[in-house]
Amino acid sequence: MSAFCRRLARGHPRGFGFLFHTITTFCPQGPRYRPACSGWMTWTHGRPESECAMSEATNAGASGQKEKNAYRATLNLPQTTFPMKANLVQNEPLSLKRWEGLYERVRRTRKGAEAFVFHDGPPYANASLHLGHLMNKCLKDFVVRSQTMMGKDCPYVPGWDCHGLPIEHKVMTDQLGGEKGAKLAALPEDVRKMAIRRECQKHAEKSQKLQAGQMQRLLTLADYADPYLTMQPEYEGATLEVLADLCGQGLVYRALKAVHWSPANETALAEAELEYMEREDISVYVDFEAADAAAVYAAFGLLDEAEEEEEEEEEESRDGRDDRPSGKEEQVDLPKPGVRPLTRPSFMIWTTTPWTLPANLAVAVNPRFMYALVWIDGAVTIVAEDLVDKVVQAAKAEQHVVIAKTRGDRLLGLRYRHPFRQELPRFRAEERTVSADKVWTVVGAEYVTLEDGTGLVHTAPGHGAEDYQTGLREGLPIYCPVKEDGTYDESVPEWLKGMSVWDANKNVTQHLRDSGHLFYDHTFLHSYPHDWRGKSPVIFRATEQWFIGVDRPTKREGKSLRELALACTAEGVRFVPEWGRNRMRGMLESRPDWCISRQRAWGVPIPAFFMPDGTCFMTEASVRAVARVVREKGTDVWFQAGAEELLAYYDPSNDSEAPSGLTREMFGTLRKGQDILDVWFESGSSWNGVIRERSRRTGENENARFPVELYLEGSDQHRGWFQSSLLASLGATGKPPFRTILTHGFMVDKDGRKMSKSLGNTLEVEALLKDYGADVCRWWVASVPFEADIKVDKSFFDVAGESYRKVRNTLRFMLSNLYDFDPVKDAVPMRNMPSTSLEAWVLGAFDALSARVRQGYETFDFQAVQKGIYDFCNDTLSAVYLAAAKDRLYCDRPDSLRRRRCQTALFTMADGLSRLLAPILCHTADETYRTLHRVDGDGCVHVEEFLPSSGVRPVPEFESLLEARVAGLLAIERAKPTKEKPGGVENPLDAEVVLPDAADALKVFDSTDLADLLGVSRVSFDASAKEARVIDLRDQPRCERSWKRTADVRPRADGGVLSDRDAEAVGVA
RNA sequence: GGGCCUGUAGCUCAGUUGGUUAGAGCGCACCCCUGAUAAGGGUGAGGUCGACCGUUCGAGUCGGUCCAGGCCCA
Repeated sequence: MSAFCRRLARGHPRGFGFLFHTITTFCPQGPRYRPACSGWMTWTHGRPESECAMSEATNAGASGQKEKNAYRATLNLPQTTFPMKANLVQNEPLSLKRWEGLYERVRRTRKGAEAFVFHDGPPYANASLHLGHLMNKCLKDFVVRSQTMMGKDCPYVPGWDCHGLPIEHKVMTDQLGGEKGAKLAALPEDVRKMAIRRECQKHAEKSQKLQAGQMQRLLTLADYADPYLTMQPEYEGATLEVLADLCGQGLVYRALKAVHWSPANETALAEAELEYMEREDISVYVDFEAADAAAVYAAFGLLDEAEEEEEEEEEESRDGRDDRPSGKEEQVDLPKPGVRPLTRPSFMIWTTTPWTLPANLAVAVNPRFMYALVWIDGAVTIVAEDLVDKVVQAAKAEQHVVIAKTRGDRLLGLRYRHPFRQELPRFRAEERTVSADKVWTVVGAEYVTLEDGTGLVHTAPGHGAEDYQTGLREGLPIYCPVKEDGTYDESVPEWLKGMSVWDANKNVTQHLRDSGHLFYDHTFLHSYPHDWRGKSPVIFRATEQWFIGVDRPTKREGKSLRELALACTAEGVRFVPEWGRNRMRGMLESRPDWCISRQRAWGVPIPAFFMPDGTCFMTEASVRAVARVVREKGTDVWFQAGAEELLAYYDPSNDSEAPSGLTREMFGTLRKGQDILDVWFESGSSWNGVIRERSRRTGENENARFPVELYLEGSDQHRGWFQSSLLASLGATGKPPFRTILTHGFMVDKDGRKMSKSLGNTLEVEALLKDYGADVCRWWVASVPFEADIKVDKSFFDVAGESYRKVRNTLRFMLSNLYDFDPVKDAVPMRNMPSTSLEAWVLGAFDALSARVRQGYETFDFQAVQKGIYDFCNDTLSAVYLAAAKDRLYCDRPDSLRRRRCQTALFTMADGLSRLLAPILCHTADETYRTLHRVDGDGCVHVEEFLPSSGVRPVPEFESLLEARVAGLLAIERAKPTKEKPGGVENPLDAEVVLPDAADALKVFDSTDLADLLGVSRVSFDASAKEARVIDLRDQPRCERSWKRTADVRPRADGGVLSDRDAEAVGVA
């Protein structure tokens, strides 16, 4: 069939009617193909083509072909039940059915073998699989299956991350919105949370089942009968035990952190729970007077008063040259540039939240920017140089003069006076006063930009995300004078106490105006975050959270998590690709303490308790005690039981860390904490909740399989799961949980852009499976360089499908020539393969391929595996060996040694290939294996191992032979007829090729083998020739059976014209 | 803005420690076969290696800057 027809046929996998019509109408090769085309309509899979009545008729009916087919019945033509068309979409589910219990069966077969423990990172149990999952799950399956094929015992438990905000968010939106939500809000806290948790659990279960089904449809092998879910009671218990270990190491502490806070609902909110809406606010430009005017002027390089006088004299002499604002009448004395004014300078800040000014503790500048000391309508203030005009215009100031300039770093450390607080507030202990000296000074911050404001940023660490970071860095208190309901506490000036922050905006502004600190104000509309539920505006507010300190020394090693993590990622842990090491270490170096508190319902509670006096405790022993209850009842118990029940296994008298005076009798007076654990802590504890847990379950030492060999996830997990797992494990055990980290890149579209629903460039995994089948999808995954970004497009799956078909057809051809081969009776021992035979060559090539493929699997280089196997099938087999083998397979006497040798090679390679392919093309490999071994029962390639080497060693002269083949093929091509040179040899079987062989290297080979490699009738040598040449044999008799024009072709007793070999094969003299 | 990564034929990718005219497959063009046939085989065209500087006798490969894209942060 022409390439044109092929293209049409493959472009329309489900369009037979269309295809038939198209080909009969447009096929450029015309009517010759029509009968065959109509034959397709009654095509039955698995039926050997030679039995197809329609094609027989076609051949017999064609003129001049009668004699050709006279001996057809005497040939050993291929036969197989292995269909050319895979029908993966229909047939893969049948394989799945056959493979029921396969995971357990494989584990039983490998019992006692060396283990390869690979740990699954849990995908989030939400929605159906996307392309990232496809990649990730296929790669993981390649690992599991290839390690298994290499004889290892590879336990692999699939997992799901079930808790967390996205599910809770979805449930709150879909199920618990509207009236239900309103009712919910009225319920007592624990009851409300339980109602939410039930819905979340249902959603997680549903999603997990959906995804598990899709993963199995992807033909992945795992313990799907017994997966791990982070919401299982024993997993939750194991998570809390890790927390207990960290408490025991002294790494867990409580501190303030600025978070989004909804005063209306008195709750913290995550980014996903914010909705940005228009809101009118007051924008204020405020002057903060410098505490030390001289220091400020010095920073601008302005001389002190003593020097100033001298300076002034000089000034007068060059008075006329001064730059002054033109076109204005000089009613006031304008200051002179370079001259130190007499007034006290200010730092001008800008804010749209005047209510945060009472909590102001610093002013941030960018050390790299230039700042101007500017006189504006009588006042002297400091503003970023590039923003002077903007500020002046905004305030509609009449006159201004830039007196001097300096770089931001010169301003650092300068002090200022708070506009309405004379004394420092009394900071509470938890506000972490590190150094009150820094309060009300100028600090540096890179995030300060020149987009809005003045280039000097009002900083209130208790009321802003960046402010908070600055506060931590500078050692400022995280001061938050705003209570849960959004009103000020007692620490603020009298006139603000108890006032709502929303009212404070106006009041603070007025107060500033009255005291002369307000440079300018105006109301404006802006996009402002609101609580997604109540649509009420939110604020930033420092609240108490639990942290894991990355710089606190562990009790065990006396080293911090950061030190331990940097040490083990420097050496010990293997990174594939290697740059992952660098990336992860960079992140470890700069990461802040780990905030593990979340103010949500759907998760594992942080088992902290409050004493009647409001102090809070959580010790190793108390957490472990709660973990024990959680193992029995799940974390729901936290919301359903009281402290007595939760602490049933806790004895404060045996706990040196217990708060003083706490006794069991007091448990009834304890209040439960409200926070839940960050989900990253849960998944980061999976090495305990799964690996060690399952060892404990079977009575093994809990560290029998810990640390595990491999973690394999997308490169985003360098900050995510890899890191959370590493920190949790180092804290709890002092050891990293993995020996190797393997990462893959992200899926991007064919132009390299990220995939997103909004861009509309996503592909549905479900649809790909339906259109191409899992084996083609897996074949594609194996073909990509996964360490970088991976381009995906539907058309790539068409290409993968094409190359899949090539491999399939190659396998099919081998199988179809083994219909009369019984390996037990007919196989030729490998030691009997002559080292100059084509079989020795191909078996040697196959051994080399096997070695390369095994190495590819060992180093997770699946691309090399896929490419190696494909090239072997396409080139070594299809184009070279199989093309050459056809003559002996079809025409030799069925039980001739040469044919059996060839079949032995085919059998060995088909068997070997089915195993090498098994980790990737699991359906097709098993289909091949079962056909080859004529399996009726439960024989399955997936319980087998890779084959050992055949050990056959071809002679080194094969190198020359293959070079000669290339030269010969070129000569044949050149000998073909052209417009300029008609009469050339069209059909290679009408040719003899004369090969130059000065070195006599080719003499060791049988010339028939050479002829078969070139597809010609004869090959001869000419030691003196420089180039290969072709001799036209069309005047020589042609064997009616093999169509070869060899020298021994002559009339035979039966009236036919045959070569010796063919005569012998049909038994005539 | 910062850290890490990517950029080689129309497409998907190889390219080892810097060293001859930069390779493969697909696709494309042309040809052969019709006994792998919804197959199979052969030949060929096609690249200023993202751009620009630099190091070197010599750079796809090493260094720098820039452009485009990705992940993670800010």
